[in-house]
Amino acid sequence: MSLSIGQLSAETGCNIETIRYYERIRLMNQARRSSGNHRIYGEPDRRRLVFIRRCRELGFPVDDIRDLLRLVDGGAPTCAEVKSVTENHLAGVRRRITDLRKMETVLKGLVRECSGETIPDCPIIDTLFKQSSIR
Amino acid sequence: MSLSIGQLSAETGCNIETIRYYERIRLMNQARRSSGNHRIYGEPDRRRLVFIRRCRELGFPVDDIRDLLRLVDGGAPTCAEVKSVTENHLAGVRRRITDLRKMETVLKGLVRECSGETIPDCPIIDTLFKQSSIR
DNA sequence: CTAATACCTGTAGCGACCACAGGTTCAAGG
DNA sequence: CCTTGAACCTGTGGTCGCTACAGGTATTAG
Repeated sequence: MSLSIGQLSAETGCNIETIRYYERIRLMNQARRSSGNHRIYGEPDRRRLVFIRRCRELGFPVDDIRDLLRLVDGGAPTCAEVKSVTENHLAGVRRRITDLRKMETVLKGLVRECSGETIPDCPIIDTLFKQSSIR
Repeated sequence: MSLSIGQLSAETGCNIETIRYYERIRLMNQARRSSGNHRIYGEPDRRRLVFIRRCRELGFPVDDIRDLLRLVDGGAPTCAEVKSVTENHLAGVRRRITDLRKMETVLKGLVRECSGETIPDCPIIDTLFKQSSIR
């Protein structure tokens, strides 16, 4: 039972151009081809693509996914490595949340100080002209 | 009292290449030039660059900054518009925080389920093979 | 006057795609 | 069997906000 790239796209929700892109950067294996050079996919390809999309949804960068796939492909004693990749990524996600929360706090403050009326000195603009201090 | 690009960079903490980039994309005005074609900056340029960097620290995209600068340059009745740009950006930041928190929750779950020992079926990998559901 | 440093322009790369253009193949209907 | 239109192919260029060269010119300190 085989799939065209369009069918694979429909089943996984992954853009066709993106599937070809994944092949180019070697996340997906080189697809089998029909006599007329169209890509043909099987169930293992579908599973692999779902895996990749799921990782991307969780924000794993492509290099991490490559590592994870290598471990998956390799088979055996990999659980600790998988966990470590995941933990590192989690730490990164937490850093980004922290950064964004700092931004949120400052922006909230700016909006609160500003009446929105047309007054000569806008407190938002005034504050933005003052040199940093976020970190 | 004028500054070379290197001095401006040192004073603002903004990379030299980035300053030239801002000029290219018209965030910064075309700089005055010395006889030997070196850029010369004045105090208004310094203030403008500080403003830009501050906005970037707060995550404003360049197009927003362009809007804000236009309002600043324009002068008068702009406070409501400034507030609206800021509020829109704040909403975007909050969306990103929400997304990242969802990721964090799932990743935390993955890490918790995995002992890190070398067992045949890694729970992280197993879960990643299952089709999404984040949204 | 020389040497070191600072500056100049222009181009290419990053990550993770998306969107063409211009050509080929496939599948269904007549 | 033939036509038509959809689906596919490759290759390239754009996105965003920088950063990093390469290869050349200007300035400045000694």
